Amino acid sequence: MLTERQLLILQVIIDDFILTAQPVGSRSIAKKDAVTFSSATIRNEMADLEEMGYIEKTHSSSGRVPSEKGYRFYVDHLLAPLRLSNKEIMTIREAFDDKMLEFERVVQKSAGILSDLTNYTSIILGPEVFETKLKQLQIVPLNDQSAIAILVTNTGHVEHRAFNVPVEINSSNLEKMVNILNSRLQGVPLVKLHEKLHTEISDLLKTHTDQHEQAFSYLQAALLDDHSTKLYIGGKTNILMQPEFRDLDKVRSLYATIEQENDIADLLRSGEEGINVRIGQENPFDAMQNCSLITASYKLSNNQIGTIALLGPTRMEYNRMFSLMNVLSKHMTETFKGWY
Amino acid sequence: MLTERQLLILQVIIDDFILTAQPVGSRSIAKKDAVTFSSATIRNEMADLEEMGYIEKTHSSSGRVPSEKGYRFYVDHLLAPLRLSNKEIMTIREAFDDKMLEFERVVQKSAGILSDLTNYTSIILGPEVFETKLKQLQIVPLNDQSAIAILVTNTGHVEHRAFNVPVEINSSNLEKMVNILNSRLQGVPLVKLHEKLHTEISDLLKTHTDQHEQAFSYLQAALLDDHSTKLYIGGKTNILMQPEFRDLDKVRSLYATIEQENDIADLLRSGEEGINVRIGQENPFDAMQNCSLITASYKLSNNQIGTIALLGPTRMEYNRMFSLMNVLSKHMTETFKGWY
DNA sequence: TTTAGCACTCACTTTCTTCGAGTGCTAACA
DNA sequence: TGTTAGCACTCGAAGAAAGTGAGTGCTAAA
Repeated sequence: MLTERQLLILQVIIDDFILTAQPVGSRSIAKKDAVTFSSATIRNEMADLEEMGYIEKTHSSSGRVPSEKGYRFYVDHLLAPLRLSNKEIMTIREAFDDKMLEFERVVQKSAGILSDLTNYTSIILGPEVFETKLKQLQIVPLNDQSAIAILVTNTGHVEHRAFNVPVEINSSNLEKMVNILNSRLQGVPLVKLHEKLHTEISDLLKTHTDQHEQAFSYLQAALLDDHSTKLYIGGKTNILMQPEFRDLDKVRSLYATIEQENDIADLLRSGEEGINVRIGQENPFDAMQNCSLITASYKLSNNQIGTIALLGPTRMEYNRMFSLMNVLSKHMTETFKGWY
Repeated sequence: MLTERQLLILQVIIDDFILTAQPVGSRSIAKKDAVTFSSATIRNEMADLEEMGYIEKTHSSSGRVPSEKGYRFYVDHLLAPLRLSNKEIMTIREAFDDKMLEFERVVQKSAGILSDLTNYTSIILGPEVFETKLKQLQIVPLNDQSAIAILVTNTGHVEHRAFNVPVEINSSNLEKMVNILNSRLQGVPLVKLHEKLHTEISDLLKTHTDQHEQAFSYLQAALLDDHSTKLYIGGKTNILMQPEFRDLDKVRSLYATIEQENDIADLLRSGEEGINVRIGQENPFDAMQNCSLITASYKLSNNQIGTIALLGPTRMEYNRMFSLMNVLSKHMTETFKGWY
């Protein structure tokens, strides 16, 4: 168990290191007002803290640097919740002031705010799709050969896809088809669209339209694209600002990792409700060994859960980040409340 | 005027430097098969070429490096059109094989290909919007309070915007409105929508629907967003691969420049039809002083013109780039042919 | 238990050296 | 007259040597 004094010293070391990115020496700790004992005492305590694994030296005569265990302890026990500055609060409030009614917009904007306020990289994961249901299908003919299929979901999400209309299909046939599809598919979850199309609708279409084969396959191609959950990333280039990423190779491999959207999405999904932190090695990817990932969940009205995340070096301003993400996720949840 | 031999030497220097990014010395030039004279002769010729401003030294005893004037001359007079490799040709062809029918898709994909094949950053500018006309409006009610307005243009572009439906407006009113709007606005250029709404439609709506004011302002907000031309950027992180961007500050300022989308769009627009190159100082932005920007135009069926561009260091593989962009812009033009 | 004092360590910086690729110039050669 | 061999010279890059200072651990005294 750590003594009061050790806690204090650990706190000072981590706070200082987060601020300066420089190893912290005993003398500079002794200078703090809150610290009443001498540098020699601090050295002794630091030796103990190091033995317990909370801090490390970069070389034998260097100051101390928090270890991952140290950060973990800091996050779990030492975090003093920080009051956000007025400016920060205002920025967020203003952003949510102009009533946004589309999920994408809200999320885009949130990602932007988050990365701007933090100088880290923000990643936002939309909610799972399986609850999303088809609201309406529309087909807008552009000309003789092509038309646009538009799909609207109950969440207000719009997808569209242009497709070729084979000459054999006339517009009345097309209209019929859309009517049938709408009457039968409204309310069907997107993920089940494919199945449903195959089992039920196929027959129905056959009886009502000529050239069902063609029409069917074209529509299918147009509508069954991928409805996979999207990742919204903001401030990708903020990574370059961090001194721990002076090394271009590291930047490159981190970028490569981030570009594996599916893996990242899985990672974000794997957090529990509320705020989570993954520090260094706790992250599954090699390129993220020097990074921390903070995730927070937000809720949609149907109790589905999405995730916002911040990616930065392990030396992160955890307390400010916690407050920010808390406020932001609350704003998001609030915004989405009663939407569908 | 340059002699044959000087041309050869200049060519070798630039080709070599483009390949290796290292200053080129007289000995390494003398080793080339095409070069039959000694390094001393080459040194004399190089002194002349330097005097004329085509090449430079990085320091008093270094090999030579092409100057911007050198690159300009190279691009204007020495460029041997390169046959693309089969792999490159196949990559492009395959990408365009699966019939894409949406502008965005084609452009996205093109930007992706271009940056992947080149390791530079690709930027694609859509065509001007003033020819784009409204094809159809649709309103899909989501629930009592909100609905989605969908706007389809003759180019197959789809925009949508959710908006609040005030309780006073019932769905039959909404429907009426949409009908009126559609009948009067079809074929109207997007840029004139605003004006038209004000002058003609406003009155019409008044006579046909109650609560016209409300409805009107809501729809307006929903539909008249910004239809500005979008920029599609691919391979932004490729910049990090180039040895001339080892310096993070340069990268940062270049990124900052690229993020000024309007400026970049203007820059792309300013090129003439066909392929253009801007080398170093020929670019208007400070951060692009060490960069070259190659632009090429593609055509839409209505003879509107869009631009694809490649951003890289002045030490660019110009000949390969020219061939690639030629092929790509042709593919794009071909794809768009007869679309609307 | 705390602290002053001191020897020691080691990254960083600066200075100096060495090395070699490359130059320009000169003189001889075809 | 144009070309080339030869040679002294330049200068960056890489490495070695020396100095600096922030930091440590240990010891002994308060």
